[in-house]
Amino acid sequence: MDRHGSHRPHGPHVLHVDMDAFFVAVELLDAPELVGRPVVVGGTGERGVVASASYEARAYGVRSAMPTAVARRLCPDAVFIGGRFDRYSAASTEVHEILRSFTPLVERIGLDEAFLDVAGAHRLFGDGPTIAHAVRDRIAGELGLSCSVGVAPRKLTAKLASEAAKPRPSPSGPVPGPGVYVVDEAGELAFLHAHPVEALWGVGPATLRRLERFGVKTVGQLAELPEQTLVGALGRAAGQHLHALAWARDERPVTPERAPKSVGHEETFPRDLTARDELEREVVRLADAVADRLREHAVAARTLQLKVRFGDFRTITRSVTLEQPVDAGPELARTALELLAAVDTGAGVRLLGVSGSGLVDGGARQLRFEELTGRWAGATGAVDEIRRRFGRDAIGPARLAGGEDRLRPGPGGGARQWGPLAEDARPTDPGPADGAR
DNA sequence: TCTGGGGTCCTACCTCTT
DNA sequence: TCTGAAGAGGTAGGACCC
Repeated sequence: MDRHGSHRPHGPHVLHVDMDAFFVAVELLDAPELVGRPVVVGGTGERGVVASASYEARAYGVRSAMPTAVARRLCPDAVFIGGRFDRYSAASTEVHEILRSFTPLVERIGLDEAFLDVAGAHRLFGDGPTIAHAVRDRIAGELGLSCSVGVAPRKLTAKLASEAAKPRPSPSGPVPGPGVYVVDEAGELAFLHAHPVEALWGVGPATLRRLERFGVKTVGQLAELPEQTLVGALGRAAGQHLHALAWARDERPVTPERAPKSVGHEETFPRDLTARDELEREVVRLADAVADRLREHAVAARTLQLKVRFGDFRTITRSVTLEQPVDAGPELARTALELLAAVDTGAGVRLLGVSGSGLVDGGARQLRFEELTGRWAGATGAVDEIRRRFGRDAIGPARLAGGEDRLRPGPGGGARQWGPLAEDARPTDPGPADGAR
């Protein structure tokens, strides 16, 4: 029996598998001549940001989420690649299959990370550290990709441990990390308390600023603060949550499958849009893409949200909850256009987003009058079938036909890249925009 | 430096109902 | 009939994650 009053297998049994510079690593599989060079994957337009950087590029200070323009300044010799979501997604699935061969308890976090609970796999594959090494070996041997694995008694520390296992950038080239880093129950608090407080899940720039007012810089210092002080500073949920994490109280289980709670698409434009018809066309396109994805998941949305980011980065959202959940493009578009109509867009719009939440099972959705009378009856099904056979861009709302955006790679389309295309790189004819490759 | 796109979760405020 | 409290649900915004 451990200090939480529950029976756990002997030794740490939660693994955090984190792929090393994943998107770049996948690109290097297809372009081995770039190995050893600074490579950056991300939006290549003027408003793009970095999604992944090779360790050679990181040595110049390039980091993910950094504006591409800054990355170019820091490392002008780097190779910039627009990114291929579908390719990374396929590679991620291959990684996932290997992980699932060790245990069904695999929780995916994005494309390049996963938690594994191997408590039940000890008899077949050995203890946590043994499985961690086996996972690394198989991913490297079968896929040619490298990952770092943290092994610890719970998710919180397993994630920090995988960070400690990672390679480090240096001016003379990447310095290999241990690859596998193990934290056992006895050493867990000391390991945790030595970390900077922003290493905790849930501490971003805003929370960090508040904590610094209390002179808190490390998790150990955070743990010394009374819980009530934290609740006063951060609110009840965040305060209690962080206090628990600082004492390694993290009982979140590894959860293999979670149903999506919202589905959305948003897009930053290469230049701010002011023309009303342009904005309306973009909203229709985004709504159509969201509808597509809702039907893919066999769900319908009760609440629709429109997001508008203006040229000065001020961001507003407008939402409406409908009596009946929707999953058809025309209905989503109509509702989103109504929300847009109430927004003053005179200042210029940098980004538009459409999302649906309050998701209900699509089969449980009540048929609307229009569907019963045949207006959309069969239409969405036919659209889905055409797109399944000929691709997403094979058919779209009539409103989009004839415009400059006709048949441009849409959200969720195979050629999606990070961030807006450069203004002069916007495709005017069918075919994928393949970034900087 | 100037900020993508996919999400989740939380908080504050408002309205409506009991 | 009026009023306040409490709870539920909707709306908007913010913080955070990969």
